[in-house]
Amino acid sequence: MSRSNPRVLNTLERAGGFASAQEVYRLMQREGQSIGLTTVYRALQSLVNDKIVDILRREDGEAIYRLCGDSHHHHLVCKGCGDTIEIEGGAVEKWAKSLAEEHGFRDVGHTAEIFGLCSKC
Amino acid sequence: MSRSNPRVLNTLERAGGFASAQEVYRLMQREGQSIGLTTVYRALQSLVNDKIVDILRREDGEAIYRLCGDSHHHHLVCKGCGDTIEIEGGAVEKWAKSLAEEHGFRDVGHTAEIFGLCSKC
DNA sequence: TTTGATAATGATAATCATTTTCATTTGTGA
DNA sequence: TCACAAATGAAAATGATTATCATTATCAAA
Repeated sequence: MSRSNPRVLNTLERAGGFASAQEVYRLMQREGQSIGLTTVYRALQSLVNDKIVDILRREDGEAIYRLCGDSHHHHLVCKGCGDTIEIEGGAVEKWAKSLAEEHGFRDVGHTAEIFGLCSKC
Repeated sequence: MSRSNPRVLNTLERAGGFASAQEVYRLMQREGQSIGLTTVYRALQSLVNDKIVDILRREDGEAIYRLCGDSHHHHLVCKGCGDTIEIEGGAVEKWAKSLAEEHGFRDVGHTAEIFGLCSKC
């Protein structure tokens, strides 16, 4: 029962591999594709199950879906102006991996974001 | 206009310094304290502004408030059974600090969570 | 003490993402 | 063609959060 609707996956790809369910839905609507919001949610959930996309959270709690295989990176976010800088997370990758192993976890992912005030704010 | 209601702060402390707004509210209700949900949200928001608490997100997107000054730690969460292990994040602290400095950020915080399947799941 | 301005409170309604329900449609094999 | 399971999507339900707005508490000045 793979509900990984290819049109949804395709839209997520074209959205830069990083979008919320609502955004994917609105984008497909705008393009004239006929699809229901429910199906978008189901397709994304299915893609998550199949480990084709990751799920993260925006600051306001909205879920955003990230295509796996996208170059994995983290964010440095300014609490003042909202500016976001993509950063590498080498140290974090190693940290997450070694700790997970240490506790016998498998199939491991992680999130890591840094926030503060940028020099302008 | 400090709305940092001391009863809310006190309740958050007694909840282990780590709870959602709804939980703080329910706890106060159960204890017979008379308070409105709105006030709980406002008080927590105010505490965030005053940098007395941090705000993070549960996996389901619900906001949880963490008392600053609590011994800072991270979580290793099992996606299967929800089990959570508190872990040290030395490597992450350094990573966050050095990257923030590098980009001229100040007043810096961070989140980092690891999730996977524990040995039982 | 009375008055008045201002801030705090909380019940209620509105918002918004997400999930559930359920009837309908589609695909597929017999 | 028929039957049946899977997929779809409209509409309603859910649940956290936020906005409204009338009421109440505070407190300084008259």
